[in-house]
Amino acid sequence: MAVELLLPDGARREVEPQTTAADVAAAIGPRLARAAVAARVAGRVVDLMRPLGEVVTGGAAEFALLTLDDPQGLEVYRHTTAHVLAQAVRRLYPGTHFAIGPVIADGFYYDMDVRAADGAPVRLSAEDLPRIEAEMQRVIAQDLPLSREAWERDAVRERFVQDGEPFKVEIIDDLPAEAEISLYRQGEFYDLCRGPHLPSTGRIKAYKLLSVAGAYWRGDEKRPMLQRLYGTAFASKDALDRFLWVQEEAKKRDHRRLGPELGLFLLREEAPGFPFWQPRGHTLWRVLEDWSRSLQAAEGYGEVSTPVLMRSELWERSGHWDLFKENMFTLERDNERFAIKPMNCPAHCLLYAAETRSYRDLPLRLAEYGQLARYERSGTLHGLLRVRSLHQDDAHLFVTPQQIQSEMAAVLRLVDTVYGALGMSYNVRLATRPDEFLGDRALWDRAEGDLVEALRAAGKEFILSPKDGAFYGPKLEFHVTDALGRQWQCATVQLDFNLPQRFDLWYTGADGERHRPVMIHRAVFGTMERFIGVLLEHFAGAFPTWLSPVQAVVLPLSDRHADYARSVAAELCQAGLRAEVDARSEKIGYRIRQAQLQQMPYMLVVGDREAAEGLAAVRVRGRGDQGPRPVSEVAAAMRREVAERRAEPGW
RNA sequence: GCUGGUGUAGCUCAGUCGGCAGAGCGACGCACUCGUAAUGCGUAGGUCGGCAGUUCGAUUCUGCCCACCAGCUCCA
Repeated sequence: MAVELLLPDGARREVEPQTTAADVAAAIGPRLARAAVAARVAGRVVDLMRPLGEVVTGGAAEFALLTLDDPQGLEVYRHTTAHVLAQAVRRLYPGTHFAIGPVIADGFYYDMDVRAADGAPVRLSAEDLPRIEAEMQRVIAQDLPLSREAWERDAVRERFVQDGEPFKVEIIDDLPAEAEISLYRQGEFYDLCRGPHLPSTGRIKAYKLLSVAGAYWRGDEKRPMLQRLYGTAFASKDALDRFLWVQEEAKKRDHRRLGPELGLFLLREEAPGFPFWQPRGHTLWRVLEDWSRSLQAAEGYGEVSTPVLMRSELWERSGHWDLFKENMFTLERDNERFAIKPMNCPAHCLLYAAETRSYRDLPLRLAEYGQLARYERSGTLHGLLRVRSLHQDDAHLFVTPQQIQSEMAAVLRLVDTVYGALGMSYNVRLATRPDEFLGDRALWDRAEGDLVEALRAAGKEFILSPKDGAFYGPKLEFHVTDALGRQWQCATVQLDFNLPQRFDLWYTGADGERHRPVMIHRAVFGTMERFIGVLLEHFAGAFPTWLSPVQAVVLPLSDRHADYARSVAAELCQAGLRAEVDARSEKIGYRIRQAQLQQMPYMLVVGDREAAEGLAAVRVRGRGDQGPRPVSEVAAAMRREVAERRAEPGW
């Protein structure tokens, strides 16, 4: 029976069942045949070399050839590169057992128990990677064709038992009964794999092994430690070089290095996970916090402050003691147990419950910027991005069920305002009910449904992140993309029907009856710590003027200009700007260099000419000398720039 | 927390095959008083991450602990 294909241009094509996607590509044109790496048939990505009759079961199937410009095409390409890696390792270390080799965001990895021919374990290090790459190059030069083989479960299991591949056997045993099991073969090497793959190894043009690290089999620390080889592959050498450049650039931008260099914060052994903020860092912090305050005041939020230390009964009532205790710092005094707050929500529930609430009082929006402490396992701490001391730009909105949609919409607008001003895009994930959760499933289903509805209403796409919700409610996670294209989870919005129940919160409705309010937990920056860390890397330390801890540094040419320099700085400060004077007895070139390295947006050089006429010679970060200007004009221009939150300094 | 690695001045890093601890940058002082990315000279600064052990003697060898780095897991 012939197979009917629906091509992307709307054309229909009938082919024999044994026809492959490669045949179709060749029939369309030689260029497409060379560029194609796989095909998408009826929504499923399949090998070019697979007979289409095997995958099209009835009716016409949508058919598209995938090239490396298609993300799914690139995945196939990288997946085959992972097999080439495995083949190379097998040649060099014949006793190696393989686990899994999946494609990840920027490449792939392969987990393996590396052993020599005699079975002796081999520890790989970065120095071994070039040798493995060289062997990969040989595999690619051999241009080995790949072939797919369908196997019966028992037969393939027996094959891997005989090969002495314990991980593969375990994978087979865990496959669902109805799973199609396939093997891919290239030259002397074969691997259990769902595919699809490139038609031959010679198609791989640009690849690189990036690192080797330990990883537990199945992520379980009680199971064997394997070695994970990370690598990546791109369509061209240029694309690979661009990727490697981003890696290098990321190292240069590391906030753990930039922060102390720019005098923003300190990380000390004395307080792991608790950063020390220096004046400049704290200035940046305050600018962000004040911005948040003004945005939230306009939205009708009220700011509160609640205790850092509260009795364990509160945490038992909120459910934290059962489900979050591992993450709390606790202490005992006078035979009483206390915990430092890891979240503000229970305290805000107490504030809500302190007064009788009417539907007319809602929404009640309580904001708090106080310090939280969470115990994070030592190995997970990472600069400002993963800390134990955290300050959320937190708020809890107590709303009636009818207000959920409008309040969610307002929160989503607030998120857009903030990230829009910073020029950062984001994508949204809906994190659903985890295995350990509070309350009943019906409430969870409702909350998850309401979140989806809010996203739809706001016209936002989202991806599902199953079982990643907070224990009290599902959440929206906003992953913002920085200047290097990396993603960070910052903002979060959670919908909670549980805590209002646990704290027996209610309001009097228009009907005179008691009703349960709904809580919306939300943070726009996420935490100040992480947000500042992300901003540091995003801007590489060169903050826009409005965020810059020091916006202008005034540089007197010599000692006799110091007083004038101080008066210039004072004028800027009067105008509400942050200005300093660097009157050290160093040459002007030296101080300009220092100011530039400190990423000062403006440098104002003053000498005899300027002092005589109330001028300052303006130098803009990264743009050099802009010539002399009246100080009042400089101040006015800077004020405008700050008020508009412009991305770049300069006129 | 687990696996592996690292820990010497504020920072980046030399060094000691077990015998008085070094550089550059930075800081501070003095001189220079300067026109747009590094002026010169000088000074201070270290229980060689912590605690034990071995030794005549430990920064160096051994053990335990702590912190950091990479990864796993977890997460704002």
